[in-house]
Amino acid sequence: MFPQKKQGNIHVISVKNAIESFLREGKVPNEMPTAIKTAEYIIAKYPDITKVISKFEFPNPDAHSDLVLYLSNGDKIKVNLYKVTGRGSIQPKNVGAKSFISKYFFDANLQEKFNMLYDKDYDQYLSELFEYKSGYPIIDINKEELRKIFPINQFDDDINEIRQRFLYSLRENCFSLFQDFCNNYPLLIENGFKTMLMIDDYNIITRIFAKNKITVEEFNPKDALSFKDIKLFKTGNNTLSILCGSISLNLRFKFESGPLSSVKLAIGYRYIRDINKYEEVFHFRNFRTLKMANDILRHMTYVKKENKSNAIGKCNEAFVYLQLLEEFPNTIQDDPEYCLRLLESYAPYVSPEELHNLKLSSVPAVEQIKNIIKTKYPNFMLESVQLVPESYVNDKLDTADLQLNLRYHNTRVTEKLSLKAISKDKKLTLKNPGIGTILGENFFNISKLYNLELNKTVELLKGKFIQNECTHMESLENVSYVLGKLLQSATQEQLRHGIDNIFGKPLVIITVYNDIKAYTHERIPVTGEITVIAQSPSNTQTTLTWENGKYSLSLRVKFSKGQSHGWSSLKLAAEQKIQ
DNA sequence: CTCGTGGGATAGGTGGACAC
DNA sequence: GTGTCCACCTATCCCACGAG
Repeated sequence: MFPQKKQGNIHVISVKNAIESFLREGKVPNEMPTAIKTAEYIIAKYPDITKVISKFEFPNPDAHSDLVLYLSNGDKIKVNLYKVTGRGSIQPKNVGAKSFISKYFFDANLQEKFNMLYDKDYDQYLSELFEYKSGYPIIDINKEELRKIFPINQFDDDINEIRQRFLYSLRENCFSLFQDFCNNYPLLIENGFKTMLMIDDYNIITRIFAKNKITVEEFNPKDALSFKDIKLFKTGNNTLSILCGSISLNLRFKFESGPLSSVKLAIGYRYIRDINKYEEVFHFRNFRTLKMANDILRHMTYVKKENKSNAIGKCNEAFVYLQLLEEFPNTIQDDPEYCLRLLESYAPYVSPEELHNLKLSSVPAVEQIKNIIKTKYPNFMLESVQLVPESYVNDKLDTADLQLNLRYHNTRVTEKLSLKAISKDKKLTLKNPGIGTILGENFFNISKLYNLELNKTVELLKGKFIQNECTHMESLENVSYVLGKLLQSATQEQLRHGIDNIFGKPLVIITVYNDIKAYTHERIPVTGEITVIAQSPSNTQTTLTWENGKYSLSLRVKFSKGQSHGWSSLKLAAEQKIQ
């Protein structure tokens, strides 16, 4: 079997030879049947060829089209040749990740933006590889260094996970950049689209089937194009799709070969003869997801588990997602599998009646989502939805669970939502930061000295506790006292920063599943003077209030495990009353 | 009702040129 | 000499469908 590239090159030379001997000698040439059929096809279309040259007559063949036909009327026709087995689709181009935007979409600026994000993700990728191989973390390592220490040549299961995270993140970055790009420069999108699909060239696909059956066809998506409407959506883990008219261009991020090879994009396309049918495809897919979700729920058996709170959260995500599909049957699912996997893994740990309540509650939850979006963007269209896998998110403060990609007039916007489920109407836990991080840069960002003081207090108490010199409760109260004192000496800016980050970025939809109710909690920027009330409302809590007590947030110090475990690490419950 | 098969969708992989 | 980019094609999984 010939390696792929050689096979393509031989095809080009054979076709050229076949055309020449048809022209010169007027008889069937001594070439492969695929080349003869292809030559016949080309000559039938262009009977008056005077000369044909191939790309191998140039010093850099890859920069030229496979063949150039010279016609007797002086025209020059550029030809691209493809030979594939069976019905497979061709891959028109294959471009480098760090140059495709500037080269094909003519936006050097955007390329630079993308590359910055790329570099950040790539650093993360390399350090994850290093940690996997060595067992300990590293801050900064480049590819050469890593290659010297660990010449990693192949993907294995663990590296695949790291790779998927990386490629996923590239795709996400690309998607959000391209959303703005589509809004602002649709013409550039159009250009890139045309070059990538070679619509100004004469493209010939030769197919070879079983029993040496050969067909020849043209690839010319020109008629399918209409740039009046560009749709942007994601496919699977690492593909970005741009739909124009009835043809979609797929940009798939992938590695050249091994884990330390370069990253490129494989270009693909999908030709849709009937655009209405295309929507039906998504409609049908959504219908199937809903059906499969029901099947999963019907066939599973309840497994009692001590701590089901994680499972409840995941099931809530899945149900809200499914309810969205129910109400927006034409929307595009970026990943139809993820939601089903969530249900499969977590639904068994939730009791049947709680599951039932969660499901019923997804209706008011979606009602809330619709309301909040409607007030922001009247007449919106939900183009695609996505449940965000949490391990894939780089920004630890970005706790969005659900991403909605909307179309508002002719603008594409993304709204991120965080979904929370609680059994009864009560206090809501926003986050659970560790005691070691609460004063760090992710939250209040107070000086290292203060952080040290807090940690020292914790260490001291841990020692005392182990010596039986103080109780659980006393430890908590003590830490809370110190935390309160430290926060009281923080600046307003630091307090604001901390509260902002505890609230997080997105909108929160709170489902009170035992009451079949849902609330929207939109984050309002913190304004006015923030007051720190130490040891309130109890000795283990510190409360921050602002706007004369209209809003408040309390930080409760607690152990990460139960009392039966003795001393366990300390964390905070950042809690807020629901209004 | 089972089993093979064709097609769609996705993923994987290689050779060559060139810039640094 | 290595990384990057470009061109090109195969492999595999999944599923509907029809023959036996």
